[in-house]
Amino acid sequence: MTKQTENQDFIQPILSGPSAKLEASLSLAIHEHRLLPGTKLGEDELSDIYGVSRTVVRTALQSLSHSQLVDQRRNRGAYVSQPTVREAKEVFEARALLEPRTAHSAAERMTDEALARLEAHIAAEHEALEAGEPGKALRLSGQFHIEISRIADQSTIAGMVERLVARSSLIIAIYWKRQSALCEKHAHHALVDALRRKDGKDAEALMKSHLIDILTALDLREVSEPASRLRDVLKP
Amino acid sequence: MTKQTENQDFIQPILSGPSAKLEASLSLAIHEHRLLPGTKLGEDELSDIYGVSRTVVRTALQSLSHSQLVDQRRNRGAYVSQPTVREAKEVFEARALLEPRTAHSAAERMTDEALARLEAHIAAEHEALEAGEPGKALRLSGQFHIEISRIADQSTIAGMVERLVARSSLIIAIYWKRQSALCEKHAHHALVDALRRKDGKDAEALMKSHLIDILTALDLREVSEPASRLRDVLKP
DNA sequence: AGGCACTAAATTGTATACAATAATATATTT
DNA sequence: AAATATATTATTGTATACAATTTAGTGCCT
Repeated sequence: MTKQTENQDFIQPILSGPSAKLEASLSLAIHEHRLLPGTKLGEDELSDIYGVSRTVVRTALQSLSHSQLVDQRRNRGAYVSQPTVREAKEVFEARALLEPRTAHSAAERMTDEALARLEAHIAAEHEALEAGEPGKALRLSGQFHIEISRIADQSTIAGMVERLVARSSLIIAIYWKRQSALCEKHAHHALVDALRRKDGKDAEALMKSHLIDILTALDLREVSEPASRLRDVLKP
Repeated sequence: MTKQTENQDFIQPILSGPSAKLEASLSLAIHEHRLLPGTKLGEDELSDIYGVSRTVVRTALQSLSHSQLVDQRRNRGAYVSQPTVREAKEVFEARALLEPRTAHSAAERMTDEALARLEAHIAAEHEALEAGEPGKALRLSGQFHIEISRIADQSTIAGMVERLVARSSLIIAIYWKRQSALCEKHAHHALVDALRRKDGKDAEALMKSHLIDILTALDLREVSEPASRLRDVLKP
């Protein structure tokens, strides 16, 4: 029953073959916070682990780099991206621009089948949380947003939302406040209710405030990077 | 004076080195309609022309594939993308969602320096049109939109607009009506006026109607693909 | 002559080898 | 002993070689 919600297939697949598998595997690990921002993704290491040549590793890393999940620096290697405070704000600005209107459209196009998918998503999310798998729960909660944009039947916008949700996962990994519990359950439930009623206005408003809630739960105070500032502080 | 408007640098560069050069060169050719949708981009051919190995050609093609300017099909090669009617509509839906609000923000953040850049752009665009270089003019007119989103100081959104503008160039190559003259000059001028006055409301409205104008100048009636339908038509 | 099967050529996918660059360790000097 | 310079090692970038797949060409059969 959760079979549908398990496989996270991309909206517009670019890669195929072994590099696609590797990309999906890395993407999953990043989304579930098993690979944290800043982690080095060495080419030889990955080719050893997955039993493929560096050629396919490189292809996968490039793809992740385009999704902005990975940061590639010439002659220096690939690292899981560390979005800055500025980038974090920008990502949620973009989401605020896209997702509420998209939720509105989704409400108008709602079908029984789509509703079932969303409810299965919420159930799986809840299940993962109960089972003590917060990483999986977080990934599913991101997929919930993507699912809504899919229902709106605008694959271009859905693709953009997918990218933004992916980056949001990195942002949450870095900036999430410990004290505020990740309680998207109610917000997502309310959204599904509005969608079920095909109440576009309500869905739009709920999505808008939901995104603000997430943003509010982040600690986005500017922090000086450890390495660079130390010298300035100690010099005089 | 047009030096600034000549180099089309990307908002978030992924590639570097020779593959970046090749990507830029191909991207430019596609934007200027020297490479038309459907054109095959053979790896050996490109590696011959540019004097680099297939490795770097592949890297560049993958990058273009992520920008959706190129369509890569496994074991079959890379082709300049041919957006469908559906995709064309989606791209302009997305632009309608992003660009008017972005123009509004741009108006509020307008500086003298930014204004000068925009006016230089329009001048270069006009110049290219006079010089009988419609491809170049089209590319510059696309860059004008990207420039506005840059002024809004939201690089994430600017990146999305960049991708959408790129796809729009393909869409125009396929679906532009011959009869309607590509006369963005007035629209762009009006936009700059509004921005100069820091009139966000007006800039937003102008951008909105400008995008509708472009969409209206497209012939998006569903057309059967030549190869596949022929058989159905001739059979009975 | 038209359609089918098989063979040969061309093209893409993957692995490996070599080159260039960056990181690290060692030696040398002050 | 600290700092710089040099040599070594590790890692990434690029080119090439081989494998797999698709496309085309040829001959055969109905």
